[in-house]
Amino acid sequence: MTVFNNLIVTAVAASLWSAASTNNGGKAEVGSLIQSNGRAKSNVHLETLRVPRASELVAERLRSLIVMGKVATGDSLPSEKELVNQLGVSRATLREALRMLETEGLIATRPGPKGGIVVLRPDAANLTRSLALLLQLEETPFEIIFEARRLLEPLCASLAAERATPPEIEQLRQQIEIMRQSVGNVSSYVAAQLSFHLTVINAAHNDVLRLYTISVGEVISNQTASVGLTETEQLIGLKAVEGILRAILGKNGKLAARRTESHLHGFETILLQRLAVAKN
Amino acid sequence: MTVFNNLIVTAVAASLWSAASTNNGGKAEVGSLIQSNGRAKSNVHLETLRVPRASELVAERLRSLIVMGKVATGDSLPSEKELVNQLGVSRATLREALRMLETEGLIATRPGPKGGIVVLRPDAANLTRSLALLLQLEETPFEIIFEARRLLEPLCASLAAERATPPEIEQLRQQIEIMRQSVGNVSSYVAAQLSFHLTVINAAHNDVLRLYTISVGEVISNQTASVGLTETEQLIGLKAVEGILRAILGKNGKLAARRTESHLHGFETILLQRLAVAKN
DNA sequence: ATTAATATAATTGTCTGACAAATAGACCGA
DNA sequence: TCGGTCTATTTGTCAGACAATTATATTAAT
Repeated sequence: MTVFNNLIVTAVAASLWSAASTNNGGKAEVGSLIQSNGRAKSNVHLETLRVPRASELVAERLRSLIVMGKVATGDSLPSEKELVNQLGVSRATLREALRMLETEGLIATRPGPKGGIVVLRPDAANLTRSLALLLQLEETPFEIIFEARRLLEPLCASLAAERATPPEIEQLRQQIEIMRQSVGNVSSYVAAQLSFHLTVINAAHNDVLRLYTISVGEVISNQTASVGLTETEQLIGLKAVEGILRAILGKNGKLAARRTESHLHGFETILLQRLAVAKN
Repeated sequence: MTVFNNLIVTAVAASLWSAASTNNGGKAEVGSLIQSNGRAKSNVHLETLRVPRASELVAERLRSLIVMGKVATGDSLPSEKELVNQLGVSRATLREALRMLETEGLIATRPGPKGGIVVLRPDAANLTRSLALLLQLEETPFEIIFEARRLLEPLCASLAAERATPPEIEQLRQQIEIMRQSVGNVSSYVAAQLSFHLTVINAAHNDVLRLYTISVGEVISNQTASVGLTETEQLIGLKAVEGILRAILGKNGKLAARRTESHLHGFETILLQRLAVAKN
């Protein structure tokens, strides 16, 4: 298996993509080789030197410890006092580094004995935060976010139809069973339906797609207060997920995708209805 | 247009999704309403109280300033000294908050006069970092990441076929023209091709999809050193993007998607070849 | 007059030491 | 056994100082 080689992700990784993200309209910037003073320009091109802060170096060191698995999830890092001794930096510098790692979702800190700096396993929540921040700044309309989910989750369903393992299929069955028994109990029903969706997403067996689909889903549910569902709507939803499961069982990816898309569309319709009502 | 309501993204936003992300296998945890001591359990459910740090509150305040547009991108925030005065916290606390915002891509700091704390417009780079971190920890194989791009970018192409504006189409034409003229000059050719891809992604007019597609692309190109292309390969690539543009012009989304998928697949094949060679 | 060196001032970066706050556990008493 | 109190550990916050960086003004040299 080909996995990552460069283990450390630096914040300043200058890539072709990020460099070109500021789209200049496609005009090639070749540039003259002669400077204004007439002297021939040297060929060597040195990028501007970024002098790293001590706190950044500390963050890198600790991050690599975590990423390389030198400390396991749930374990504690040495206390601030020890880290200060070992690293030879001041506590202020160390703490700035800790705040960086914390925002990356890699650690959490708690005061008191048995507290300290514990290593976390970052999950989609960080992606969700980044995404939400970007969408807020762009003032992205809700419809666009919905559309993205309507495009992504069917992809997952389609892959799941090809790849779902027997245990996963059994899980899907159970979740539908719980939904069926929960009709009338909104919170329980919604929770089970959510589990169903997550299982489908997992069954696609593509981490990137999983993280993306979950994060866009989280953005949506963070923005839409929990919405009530009538019993009729619950029964419709139940039928829908049953159809999705049947398509997955039949290994019919296209059908699973189509049904997932339509299921999501139905849910969005309900949601927009409620929002419209709430506005008046 | 329905846009975001809750303007501030807090790090502890407890959502249905994030709560359920730790999949428990679908078993509903209804729980008994009677505690072991026999007393009736109250209905009110209070979440554990998170005592926020001063530095977190400071970060929130400054973040909201930026997100609500009180300070424009490129502007400077007050100096640390002033902020310390205005906010009534110590410099250490303030600086921890600044490191958090910096990690979120919202600000950058530089020493010296005319330096200070400048507001940035965060871009996909943050998403890219989060994603790369997660994929490293999961030890996600390269093939999965490629697959994700092969699924996402065709989606963009498909939407672009429906939505590309005349200026965008003109841009695509120009970028292809540059590619044609650059055959033989690898770096120039690759840059133009990249611009083409980015324009297609933009032309999909879906921010979420754009951010996702760009970030997965960045993850890939960060991991694969720039790869040389023979002249033959460049000509094949040229044909491919011409085909994509024709499909977009014909507003044939399915065709545009299929051709994009095949184009990416071809590129991956070359890339894997080079990697295999480099290994020996 | 132009250029190069130097001083100056503003801002962030780092260090030190101290104290406050939170918290787990031990100890003690009713 | 149940509370309360004390104690020790760890993070959270503060205050003040100095170092490093850098734009600008000043001065000196050619």
